[in-house]
Amino acid sequence: MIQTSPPPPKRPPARERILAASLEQMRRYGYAGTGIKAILVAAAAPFGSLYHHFPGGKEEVGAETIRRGGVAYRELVEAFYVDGADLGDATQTFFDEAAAFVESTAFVDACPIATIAGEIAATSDTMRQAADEAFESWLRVMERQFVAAGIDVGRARELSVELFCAIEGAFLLARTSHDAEPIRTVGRAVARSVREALAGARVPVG
Amino acid sequence: MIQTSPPPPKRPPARERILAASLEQMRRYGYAGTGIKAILVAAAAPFGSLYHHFPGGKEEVGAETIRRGGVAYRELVEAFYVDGADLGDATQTFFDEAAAFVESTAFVDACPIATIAGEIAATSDTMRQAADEAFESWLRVMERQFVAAGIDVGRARELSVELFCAIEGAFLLARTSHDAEPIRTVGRAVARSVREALAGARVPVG
DNA sequence: TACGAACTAGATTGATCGATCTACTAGTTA
DNA sequence: TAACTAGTAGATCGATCAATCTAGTTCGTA
Repeated sequence: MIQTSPPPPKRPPARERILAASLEQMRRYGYAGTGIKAILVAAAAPFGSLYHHFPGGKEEVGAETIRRGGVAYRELVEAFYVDGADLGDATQTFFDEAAAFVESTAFVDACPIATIAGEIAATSDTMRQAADEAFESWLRVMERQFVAAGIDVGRARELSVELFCAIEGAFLLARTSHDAEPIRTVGRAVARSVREALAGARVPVG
Repeated sequence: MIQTSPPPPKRPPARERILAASLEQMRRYGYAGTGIKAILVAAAAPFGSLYHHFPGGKEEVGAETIRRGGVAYRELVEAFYVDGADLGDATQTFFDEAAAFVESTAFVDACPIATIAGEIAATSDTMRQAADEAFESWLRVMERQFVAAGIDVGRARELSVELFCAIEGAFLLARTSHDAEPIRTVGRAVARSVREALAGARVPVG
């Protein structure tokens, strides 16, 4: 028997492993608090591979890490804000599950990229832009659903911004206070705002 | 003429200078991204002084830095939320002036301790607790004024949490997007919530 | 099969890191 | 004035840092 196709790889390629490890490290310890060596140890990858795949060095790894984390969270947001969903309930559920998640990680993990973003906002324009784009992509997901539900474009944007700011602020407070209640608190407030906006929209579709 | 009291010091003592420099450095570059040497250069202070005044080392400097930044911002919050102030207007003004401030620093500075707090939340319990206490002190300022205006204690707490989360989330978004509008957006939303809570409270005093 | 490109591997480099250390200065008190 | 304490000054230390480098392996193509 001749094996004509190679067996599936036992593990992801080094580049993927590096990014996954980088995200785990940087979300908790920040950009400057994460060393290249720690990433490589976690990724089981060599120094040469990192600089081969990311010739821009640590900053390039950081920017890709932000993009990767941003895409993952956008997909999470999309899982709550599905087409046709009750947006008030979706919002409530989103915050309640965020609270449960933060608790389940013993208040270590919350937003995958906020810690990095806050840290590099003043020092790396490459990474700042990656974070800006990631956040914007989340806002767009929510905004699109609000508009589809009949809320006017301006109000949809405002709601999305309010929701984003609420969750990010609550993550910070939950992580420092070791209490997930602030996330639930702002979740109720935002869900109420969403429901009010929907009621004011008077959706003409059934 | 005998001078019986010493002349006022030309500059603050080293300990003060170190903390002031530390706050400036850490608020922008984060804890791990700020080196001891950079603090000392900015403070015009020697290595020996730092470890003399802060035998716990960098972590102790970080914790004191958080406390110092926390007190300064609490005083700023108190300047807006004065006794007897119209709390809806105070809230609106607070956010609008926060937006103007962030703009005036070219989106470099926002909250003095959020960047540090997010970074060390998972790695230093000493500093996490300092941040927790700082944030709690801000919440208390707002909560006290809401209660004094007749809002029930539970709702006052919620409002304070909503306000805190809104401003912190908006700071993050403003710094990454280089746009202060999100601060104004959430300011309008929170001011509206405050006004609604006040209207619902039906303050019996004139 | 040979060659080139892509990728892996990990040692090495000069710089920076936080902390320790020795020595000195200044201020206070008996 | 001498002794002590508080504080300043900055060199030094071992460890870690990001990046470079050399060498080897793997893969794809002609």
